[in-house]
Amino acid sequence: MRDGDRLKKNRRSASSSVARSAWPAFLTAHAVLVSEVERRLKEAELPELAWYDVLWALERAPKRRLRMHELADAVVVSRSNLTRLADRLESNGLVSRERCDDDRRSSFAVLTDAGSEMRKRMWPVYRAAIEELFDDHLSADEQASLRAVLQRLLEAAAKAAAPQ
Amino acid sequence: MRDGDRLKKNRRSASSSVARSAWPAFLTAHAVLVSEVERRLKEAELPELAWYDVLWALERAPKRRLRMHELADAVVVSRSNLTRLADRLESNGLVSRERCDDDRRSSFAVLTDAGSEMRKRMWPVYRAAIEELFDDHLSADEQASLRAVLQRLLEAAAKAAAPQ
DNA sequence: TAAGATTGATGAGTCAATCTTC
DNA sequence: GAAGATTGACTCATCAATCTTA
Repeated sequence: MRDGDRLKKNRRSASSSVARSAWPAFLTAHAVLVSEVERRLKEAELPELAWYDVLWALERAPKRRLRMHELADAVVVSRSNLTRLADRLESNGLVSRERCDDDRRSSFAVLTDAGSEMRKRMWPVYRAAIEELFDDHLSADEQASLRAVLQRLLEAAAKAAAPQ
Repeated sequence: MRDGDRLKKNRRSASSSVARSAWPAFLTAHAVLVSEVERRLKEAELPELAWYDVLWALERAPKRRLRMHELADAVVVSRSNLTRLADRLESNGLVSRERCDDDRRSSFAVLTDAGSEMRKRMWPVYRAAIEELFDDHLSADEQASLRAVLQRLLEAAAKAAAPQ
């Protein structure tokens, strides 16, 4: 059997003081959904999700470029990891680097046309997966309240992580 | 909740955009929350979250043991990755392996006393993080409906991933 | 001295191939 | 042949140290 066949079950069943917490379900749902999305991208011979994130962040940015640390924040990835990720994207021609004139310590990651094309090729597959695995099972109300809840958690975490 | 929210009911994100989808927030929230949990475990000089998952799965299991493939399903990890993970746990004395008599292809991962101790040391730190980052920001109702939603997604994904 | 980014070394994850047992 | 688990080779992630510019 290949390792691709996996992540299909949920055996979590909380049993103590977090018995009513949605946290275990949150972790499991994320793992299962993301791995299924990744499976579909791979099946379509497309790059992984992290690449999409970077390409999309650059696409939205002014002049299709971001400083490396801005990009790292945008895609929620560590600095050194992003350097390596950008290396791979660059060697595949999807991103290029440019010097930053006002602050020469910094460098820009710039989306290339090929990068933009790749994102457009990935999107239908990614969108279909999101719809089929996520959106189709939630009402508009549920989407809205889920977003609100997640947003709240995100803001709280930002405070908790950087108190000073 | 505002009254306007009640008017837009039952609208599945029918044809179009994922503009209202909670999916991006779902990905970001997971990344931020998990990395903060990992940061706290590391700060307390404790093993990473994946270790906790394995130790806890074994703790709950009959005779504190599971076959490798059962364990892989329980913690939502690929087979070969679990072999490596179990290797590390074993070399740290937290888990041991035993032959399985009824099916000698299979092997058990068994929780050691040291493993049980380690889980007990991790739990207060982990629990505090879950509470502070997650539970404290959700009402009981929100926890319940969040769990229900995530559970639904999980079941749908199981079907989508294994259609036959 | 600190911020921005990168690198080298090392640890962890993944895929395909393998071994054993059913 | 197929299931259960592991291994080898490779890719990717992470940490501390480094280089450059502010």
